[in-house]
Amino acid sequence: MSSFAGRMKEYPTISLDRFDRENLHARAYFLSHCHKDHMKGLKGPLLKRKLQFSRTVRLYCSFVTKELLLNNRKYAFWEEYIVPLELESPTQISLVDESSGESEEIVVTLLPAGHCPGSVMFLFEGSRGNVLYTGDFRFAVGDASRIEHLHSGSRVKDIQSVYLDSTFYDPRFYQIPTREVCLSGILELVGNWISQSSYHVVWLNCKAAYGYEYLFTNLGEEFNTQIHVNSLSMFKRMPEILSYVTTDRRTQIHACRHPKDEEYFQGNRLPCGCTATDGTPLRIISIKPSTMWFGERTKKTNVIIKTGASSFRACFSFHSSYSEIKDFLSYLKPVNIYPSVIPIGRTLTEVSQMLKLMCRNQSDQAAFVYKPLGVLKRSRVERPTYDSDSEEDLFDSLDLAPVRRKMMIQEVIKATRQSPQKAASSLSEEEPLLVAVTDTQSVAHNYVDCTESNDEDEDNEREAEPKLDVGNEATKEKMEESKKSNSPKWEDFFTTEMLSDSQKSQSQSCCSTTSPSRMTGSQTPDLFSDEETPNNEENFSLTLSASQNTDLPDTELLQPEQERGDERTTGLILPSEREELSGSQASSDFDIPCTPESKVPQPDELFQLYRKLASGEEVVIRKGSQGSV
DNA sequence: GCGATCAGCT
DNA sequence: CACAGCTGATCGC
Repeated sequence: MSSFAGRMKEYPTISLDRFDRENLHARAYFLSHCHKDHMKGLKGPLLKRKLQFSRTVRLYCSFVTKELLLNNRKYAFWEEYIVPLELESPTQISLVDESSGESEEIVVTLLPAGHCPGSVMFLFEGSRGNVLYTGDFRFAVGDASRIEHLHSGSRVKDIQSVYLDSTFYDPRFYQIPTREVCLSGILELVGNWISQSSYHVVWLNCKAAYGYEYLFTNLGEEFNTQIHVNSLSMFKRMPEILSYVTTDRRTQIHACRHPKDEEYFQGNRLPCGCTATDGTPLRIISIKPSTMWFGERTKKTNVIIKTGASSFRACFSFHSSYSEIKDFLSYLKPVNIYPSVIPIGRTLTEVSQMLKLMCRNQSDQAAFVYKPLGVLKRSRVERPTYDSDSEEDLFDSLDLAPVRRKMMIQEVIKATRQSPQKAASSLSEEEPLLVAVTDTQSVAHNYVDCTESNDEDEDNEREAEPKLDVGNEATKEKMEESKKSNSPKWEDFFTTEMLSDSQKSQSQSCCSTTSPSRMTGSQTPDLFSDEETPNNEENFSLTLSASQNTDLPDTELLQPEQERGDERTTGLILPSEREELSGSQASSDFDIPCTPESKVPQPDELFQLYRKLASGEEVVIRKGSQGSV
């Protein structure tokens, strides 16, 4: 849970994710995502009154966060004070002191955070330096290198401070299986169950919070069905989610909730009370998404655990693991890192001390480390700028000349100052929305509503409109509506890492035309490639790359390579142990250089090399050997 | 009656 | 396997 007080040292006139106490006096508000622990004070009457007397104070967030926030009537009064911002579009904001008229300019960029729909990080660039507020986030290893706005040309931007989601910044949480691995396990479990008969149903025991939607979309896609949920209203303008959820109970996958749902399940009932028409009892299993973590040297990473006769836990995390956070920080090398969460059993002092090891001044002092097997392959072009000769090339590598960059920002500012609604509508016109109707009829006939419907709580966070419990027809209608209305862009919902491969390709094709693939309902998505089982060469590459740092950090081109903080504290990890790491932490982002006369290193050679490095011996570079600089 | 806070629960 | 949020009790205004 976030314990961030709401303000950053560098820019104390803005408040983020906290809206009470001193934050009442902020000149601008920022909401990273729509979870309650980041919304403290947001519905307060004091804040409401302040807004009524202010001409300049606004709340900035993503389009999706705005949509989710306004879906809850307690926050409806924000409507006229919210300014939704596009992802990855630098926007200049004037921070005005309304009593003195004094003003400060700041440029903010929203970066997708992979935590829940609409979740973003905020990158602030202004007179006090570049500051990154991460909100809550789940990044895989290597993700930071793929975010263009964290770069300036081929270099990583100079980040003064990171305000960090440190939920799992603790070696206990060394690794958490990746989204893909977790999803794969869940798909297998669900598939094995619901394929047995149409009476076999699954209840996804999800908590009352946003963040499971990508699970629903992937399950819906894989099994060509929709997931039963309590309400659709929050997704009414998000067709990419809407098409995979339904209020029609006649489906084999449920994520519905009820105050006594656990009790219901013990009595072999779904939270919605759905049963089979012919009286045949349903065969229900429950799957509870929970965070599972594994130690540094744990090989086994079972993502599904059976907890009862028909109960399972499935690995699922909204937050980055320790090693993912370390990868993120060692890439950015900020001057300061401030935790916004203290992991259970830790103190602020402990966490701050651990984070100091990841700060720039610490890593500058790190010892020399050899790089015998080449460098990380980055999706960003990572070569010195003097390699680029054409301007087009410069643009491709995002090495924007300052003037052009400024022009881009100006354009965005202009666009943003126009009505946000207009911005949204132009979006949905330019990019035809992806809409498809999945077929649940094949399983539908077996089910009938045998119980009265659940009473919906007046103040239920996720309801805001009359019930629409009429199944596919209603869904189709809503989807048609959403095509016409100003829907947020699909990119706002998920980062691409959260989408299945087929969704990725659709998202590309939908830029020019509506993809027909899901219309047919016949496509079998190729969800998982072999990426999770790297071959031996990749293992070697991973093994050694793990002890080197990222390539070419700014201003450090001629500095010695750095040693990773974890190895400084835990001792050097030998290749044989590294190989024990799960593929979940591996990546296909490694490249073995094509050096003439080179050969693939053998494990025993590597072992010897590491022993030498560990004992501080000099490593002699010989022709054909693996030692190199 | 409303809001803040905490314990307990999942 | 520890996140996010609900319910209910208590207290103060």
